[in-house]
Amino acid sequence: MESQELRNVGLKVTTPRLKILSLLEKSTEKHMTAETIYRLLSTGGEVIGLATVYRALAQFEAAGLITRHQFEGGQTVFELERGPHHDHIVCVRCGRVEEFYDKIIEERQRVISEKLGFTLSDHALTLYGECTPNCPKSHSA
Amino acid sequence: MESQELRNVGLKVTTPRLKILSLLEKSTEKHMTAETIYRLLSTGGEVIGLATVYRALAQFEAAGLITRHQFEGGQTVFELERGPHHDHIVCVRCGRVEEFYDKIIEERQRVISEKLGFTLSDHALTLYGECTPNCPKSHSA
DNA sequence: AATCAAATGAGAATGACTCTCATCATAAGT
DNA sequence: ACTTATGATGAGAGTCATTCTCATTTGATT
Repeated sequence: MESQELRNVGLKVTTPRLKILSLLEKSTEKHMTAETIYRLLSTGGEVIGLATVYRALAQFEAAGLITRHQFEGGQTVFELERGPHHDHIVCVRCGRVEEFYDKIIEERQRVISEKLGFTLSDHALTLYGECTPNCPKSHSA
Repeated sequence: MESQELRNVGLKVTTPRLKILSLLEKSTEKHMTAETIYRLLSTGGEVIGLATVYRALAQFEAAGLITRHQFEGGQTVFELERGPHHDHIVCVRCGRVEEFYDKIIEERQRVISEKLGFTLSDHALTLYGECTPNCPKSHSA
């Protein structure tokens, strides 16, 4: 039950929050914009405000339930925090997103921030490229 | 003379473009938002439109004269392309930006994208943290 | 069931950026 | 240098994502 997840992080259990959380859990698409979530729920017959979606996502992020990614080109997507940390590679043509994790890079980041006197709290690494030579040009998340 | 730089990249030499370019070259602050550039020039008595600043920056970026960085929190900054490539570490409290370059990370990125079948065209790596335990809370670029 | 703080939806407001368009300046040709 | 046409400019309107405001509703606690 998603209710427990909400209680665990100190958030009141409400209908909109449950709807959003369960959509994120069920959806095949791992990375969704606030708009997309709003649209999917609305199309599904739910009555929900866009502001509520943004509010809930911000809270989920603060609680560590989801992660926010700001890719170039202005698209901001949210992703359920399931497994361990990972970074992304985004196709600049079709928008496809793949994930990867590299121990060596993670390690280097720690070393670098330490050397510069920073207390590392977060990082954003995104690679951009073309996924295949004949990649389908458009894509909607 | 900055005029030559503009001609080299096929851009017409105009007053606003020269002003922006020379501000970027003279300023001690390496990373500036479009707003900041606009404000600095306006305060300096120049008559320039904000739209012109955005247009020029986009053209400079396309021409490879400057680089655009989208840091978290929505701030987009521009930086003159001087030396070789580097990444950034940003203080989440005061906004201070330091630069670094790590051969190993760069290398790993190539390997990873190759393994995933992508043709790497760009990447964005930004670390976030606190620069010192007693960091001055605010900062304006 | 009663209470009250917190959450919600709707729409207004904001902020960053882009577009439109009438005017103006630069580079090319004379 | 002078003219011209092409491209650039400034001002303000427009757009898009996100946040705020506020009257109303809901959920947790009693």
